[in-house]
Amino acid sequence: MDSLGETIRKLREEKELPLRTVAAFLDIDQAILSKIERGQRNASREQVIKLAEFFKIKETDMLVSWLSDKLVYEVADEDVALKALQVAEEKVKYNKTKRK
Amino acid sequence: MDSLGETIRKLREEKELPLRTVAAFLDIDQAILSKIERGQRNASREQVIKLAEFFKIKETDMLVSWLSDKLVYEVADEDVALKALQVAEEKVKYNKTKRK
DNA sequence: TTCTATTTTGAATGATTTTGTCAAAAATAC
DNA sequence: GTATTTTTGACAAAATCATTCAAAATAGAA
Repeated sequence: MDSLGETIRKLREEKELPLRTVAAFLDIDQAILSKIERGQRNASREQVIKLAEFFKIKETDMLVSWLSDKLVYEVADEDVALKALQVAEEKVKYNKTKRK
Repeated sequence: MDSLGETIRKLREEKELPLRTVAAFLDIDQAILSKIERGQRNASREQVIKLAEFFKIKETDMLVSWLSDKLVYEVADEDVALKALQVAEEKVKYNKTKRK
């Protein structure tokens, strides 16, 4: 149940790379990457895609991890978090059938 | 599968009230309420709570409707929308058990 | 149709949030 | 100890979001 940040930190440490190297590939300051890894900042969609490329992870897997993190953040400290997620699922399913 | 906006519009029209009346209760411009009802703007948490009070709807029900709308908006036009919602659910459940 | 009330729209403004840069401090490795 | 890496926070720029306001559009009544 890792967040995107935890995932990429593990990947980076496995390869024993400094923040600098990955940050350079993403074309961002290493401070930002540090914050992303530790969940203090959100990665952008483009950054997620580049991270998938860099670490050779399936792009959709990365995107799911990233999007779900954002959703968790959005419902954090709401009592109705779970219920809202379930209703949102229903709505998305419903919209899919509705859309011609 | 109504959005919050559709719900409160129906409630308001049932009672045959103008935007003005409800907007006054919420202490906002009627233009904003019009946009909220039509999904062009997001209501704030406080506005949702006042709406529940005004229409005598259970507050948590209103909050679920509102939060789930926001979630749907967040994942809109992502292919991985459903998957992300499901993973987010897992994460929320997991965090619940983890938190002492 | 005209008159009136209501609703919607969009431009302008302000506030808030996000995003990134930078340098110094802290931590870690050597 | 020094060197390297990581973290932190202050700051600025950019983007996003909320709100106000007035005019335009719509709907309903007479």
